[in-house]
Amino acid sequence: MNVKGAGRSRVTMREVAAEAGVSIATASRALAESGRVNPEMAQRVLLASEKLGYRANRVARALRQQVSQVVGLVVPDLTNPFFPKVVQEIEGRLRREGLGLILADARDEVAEEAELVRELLDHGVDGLLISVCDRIASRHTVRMATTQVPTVQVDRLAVASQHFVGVDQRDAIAQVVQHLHDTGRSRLAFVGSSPKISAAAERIEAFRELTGAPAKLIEIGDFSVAWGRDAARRFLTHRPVPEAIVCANDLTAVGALQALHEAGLRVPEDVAVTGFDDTLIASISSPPLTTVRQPVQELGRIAAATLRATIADPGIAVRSVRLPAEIVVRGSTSAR
Amino acid sequence: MNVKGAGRSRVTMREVAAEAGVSIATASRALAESGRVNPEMAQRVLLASEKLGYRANRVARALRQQVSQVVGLVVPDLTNPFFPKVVQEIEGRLRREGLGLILADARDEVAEEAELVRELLDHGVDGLLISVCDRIASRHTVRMATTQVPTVQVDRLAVASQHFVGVDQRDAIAQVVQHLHDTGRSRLAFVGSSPKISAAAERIEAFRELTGAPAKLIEIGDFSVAWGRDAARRFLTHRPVPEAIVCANDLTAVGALQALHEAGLRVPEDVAVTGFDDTLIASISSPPLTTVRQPVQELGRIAAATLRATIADPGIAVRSVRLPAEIVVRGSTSAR
DNA sequence: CTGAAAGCGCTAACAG
DNA sequence: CTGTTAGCGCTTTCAG
Repeated sequence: MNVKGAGRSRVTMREVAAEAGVSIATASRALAESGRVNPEMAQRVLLASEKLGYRANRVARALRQQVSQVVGLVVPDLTNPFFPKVVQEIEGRLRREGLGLILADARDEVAEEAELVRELLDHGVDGLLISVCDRIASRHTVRMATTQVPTVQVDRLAVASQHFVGVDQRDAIAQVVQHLHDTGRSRLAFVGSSPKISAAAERIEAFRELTGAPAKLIEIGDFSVAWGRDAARRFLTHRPVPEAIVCANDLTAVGALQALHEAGLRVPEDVAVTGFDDTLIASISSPPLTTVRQPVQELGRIAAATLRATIADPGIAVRSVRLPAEIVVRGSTSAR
Repeated sequence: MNVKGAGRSRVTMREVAAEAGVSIATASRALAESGRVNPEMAQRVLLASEKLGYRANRVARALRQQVSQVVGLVVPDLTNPFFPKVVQEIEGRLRREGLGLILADARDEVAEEAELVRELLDHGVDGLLISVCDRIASRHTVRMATTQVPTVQVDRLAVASQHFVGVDQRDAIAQVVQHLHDTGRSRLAFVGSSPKISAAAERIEAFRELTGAPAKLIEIGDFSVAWGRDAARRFLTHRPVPEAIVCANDLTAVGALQALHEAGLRVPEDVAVTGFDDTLIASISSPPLTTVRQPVQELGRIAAATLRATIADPGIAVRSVRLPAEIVVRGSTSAR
């Protein structure tokens, strides 16, 4: 039916005004529901607008009002299963409040992260949510962002003096350690991940402080299954073998399960294992993993709310929120 | 250090021009590297621009040029592990070519999907990538989109007459069936998922045609572990028990493994199982799953390229691409 | 309450 | 090659 394929140009305010027989200004005011307009005329404009299928051009509005109604979200790696849930929550929340979201994935590269933030600023975002790659190296980027637009750090902290919404990692590890003690395990080992990431570093630090474990029982690597397997194998060379292996995420925990299985040790009878994140994998592995469920929805909700509040009033006091996580007990620590 | 917190207003072209001692137009031309400008002046402008830290306001540029350099991407559900990879690939590709990406998650709701598309159009996106919720119910939305901006359907098809980049599901299922035949299994059952999704429907249809399996051996539900378990249990009530259970994704396959385990049947000796998607879960389950690896990177790459091509020339012939998937053989079909 | 007009920052047409 | 000017579509003074 279309004469020339795609793209008949969109209906403009001018056309709506003409259709309604009023000036552009009046049409604009009517659609903005700003009050100061004769109800009858407002009605005419509304009808005309619907008849023509008018939709405001947000680019023009953004230029005029210096407000784009779009915010940026920078994540370190979307394929890390923790982030899609957070992103989904944030995206939904913001959209319900009329804010669009430009997503940027930094691929764990600090340099790329910095460039992404610059580009988002060029696009005129009204605010920025960022989960940084590196607690140290990303500081500069966060500072740059905060001088330009309201910015909220999510899950990972780089600059302590700016808005942050994350999880109480220390408390989470404390719950795990407590649970293991309660079930009679006292010699604990820890498989830690990338200390460049604040959340991971906090877990390591918390474990060290809470258990006073010796260096031999704390291995630090990355977030992969392979690393969990390697680290666990190393623990198994020590005597006595630890009674439980606490892991910084579910993947490393699965790796630990594999290593224990190979070595002919039973879980949880001989050695208990715990994960972190409560991904699908935790419920599927055998035995299913005791793990920590982070309050992903809350995280997204509060991050979005904090950003909105800061956009509304850039002068508000800096918020630093630590949400409680929750241990989920499954077969890897307690017999069925 | 900042006087008033955030937001000193950005450097504008006017200021760069003043600093360089040229007109705004010349400054603009110099920065656009459009040639027609005295090299010496161009140099002056460049210096001034760097000195002031000028960055073009893309909102203004978008309004003027009627081109936003931003495209929209609508996904049905970001927590489906298939999509983050595709999104990441698309985002990276587009960004390298200077295009930003607004992400929208439809939460599997057709109504929301339609609204998202409208909003993306309001934001002046230059093009749209969409993976639809429903092969039938989403048609209207895709048609609406295509009349306004270049649009490419990704992975899931709704309107056959428009651009589409997906996977050859039939060939994928054929590979699985062939592999099972080659390993001596002939009585096959299928755990299918949501026929509202074109990709899932194609898998079901392919299985039916390729095997001529009776209705009893084809169960259709959703994508969950629970559904895989239920469906497999049902198959186990039939005699003879199927020699292999082909599943529409890895999660349902894990459910099938659980059901078989419960029933005391060995995998792969008594019954073979296959998954689909090659998610992490497939390599972790025990036994690890034979599954199908979809060409996620290719998918993202070609989708992005197709969109770019259509934006550059809206008149190009409609592309409908089917990429080949690849079977990954693991322990669930072949003894170690 | 309504309309005319300015202008957000940029680029492109048009003179010079 | 350079500068002046118009204008993208919208909102918001400023007059009336």
